[in-house]
Amino acid sequence: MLIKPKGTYDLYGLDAKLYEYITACIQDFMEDYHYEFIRTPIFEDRNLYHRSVGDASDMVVKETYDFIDRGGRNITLRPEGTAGVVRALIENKLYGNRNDVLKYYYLGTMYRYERPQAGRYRELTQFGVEVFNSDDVLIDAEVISLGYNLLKELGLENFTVHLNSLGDEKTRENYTAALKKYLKPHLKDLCADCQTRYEKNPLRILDCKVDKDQTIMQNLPNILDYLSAESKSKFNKLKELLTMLDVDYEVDNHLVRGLDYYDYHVWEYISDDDGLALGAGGRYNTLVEKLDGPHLPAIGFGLGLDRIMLALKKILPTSEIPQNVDAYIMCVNEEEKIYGIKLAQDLRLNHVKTEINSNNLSLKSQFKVADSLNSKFLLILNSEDLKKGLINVKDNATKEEMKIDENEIVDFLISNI
RNA sequence: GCGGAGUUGGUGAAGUGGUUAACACGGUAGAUUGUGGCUCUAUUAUGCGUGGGUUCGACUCCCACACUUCGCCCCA
Repeated sequence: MLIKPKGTYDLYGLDAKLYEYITACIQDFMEDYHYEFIRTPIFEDRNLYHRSVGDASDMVVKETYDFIDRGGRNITLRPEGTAGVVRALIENKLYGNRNDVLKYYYLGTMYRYERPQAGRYRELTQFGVEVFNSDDVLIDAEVISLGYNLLKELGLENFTVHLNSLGDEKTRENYTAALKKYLKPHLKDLCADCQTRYEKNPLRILDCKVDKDQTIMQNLPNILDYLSAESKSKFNKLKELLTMLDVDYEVDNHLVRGLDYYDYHVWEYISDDDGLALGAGGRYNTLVEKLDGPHLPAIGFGLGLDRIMLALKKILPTSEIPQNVDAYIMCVNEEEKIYGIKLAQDLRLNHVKTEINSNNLSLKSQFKVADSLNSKFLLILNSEDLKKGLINVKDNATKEEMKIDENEIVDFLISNI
């Protein structure tokens, strides 16, 4: 038997309904915030990710789906959304009017070659927001609260925004140096992973789960002490704004992000139940330049839709989402069926949600199907009545039966559903 | 890439080295000769993740692989 590739999933039934609900909700929500939808390719030139996400990140080094196409091009299936949007911004010169603050959102699948777990797939679905051309802290507050409010709007309650500031490049250099200096004498007490991180990516030692309870870790230098006066005042302003916007946040000076391009404010939406990140983001004021664009400050975040679905399923009532139609057309012989399929089309084109027997079922079975669909009306076709231009209609709530003229059936149903 | 647990019909699942793989839900047909939802009856896995091996005989024991799941790494 053929089976789906590891780490992928099929969406159907209740899960598909949930997905439809989430995407519809997102579209409405983003319209109110006046963000534009942007769609970029699912595969891009491999270099895009090496230059944006960074060669130090495992995501690029060993988790991408890479292939060489028939024309010899080095292609990578996108592992995240930001790089593609930035590339599109630069290539299409969307920044043409330098006064515009550009606000985009995307929704689509990403690909990472990693070990699947619950809510974590090789083909994952992400929603994300990117805003360009404003370094105003008001935008930071808008973007962070947007994600917060969207998660609330979707029905999630138990999550918190974890917030930190990484400052500019200089700040991080200074801080990294201080961190290494502090840790050097304690190196042998850290876990094996952290000893590697010490050389490769020292900042990531901050969110190590193994060593976090050690006293060395409690007394680490605080990155917030290394911020410039300007960064510090921006961070304070941001916190004030978030409080005013009723965003439930907490400062977490151990929060660092795995992707190279982040600077200044970074944050994660963390589920209180399992500590999993539902989404995360940050400012990236230098990425556009690094990818050969103009100097354009930017900020954005991504939400993991798979994890959101998982969290939503836990809190949503487990009862089945009821199927329902307005009318079910019952027919047995050939003449009734042919009449039925035309009637079904007329009703459907008039927005009457209609289903029809199309499977040689006995009349008894058709009643069962109509019940399982919670059909409001049963249209029980029979050849004798059809000859007189009449349709036998049964109101499935009152069980009342009536004969309606075929010329009036559409109007009758429209006014009674 | 590393470690733990699992994989039996459409679904939830029980089970034993030896002829017909329990039970329940769901499906189909009939009792009800074109008006159902209750009840009753019949029927519903030539197969127990895939491929090897041990054995007279394996769904049951052994090995490998695949997939699922939990954790690590990493990340949303």
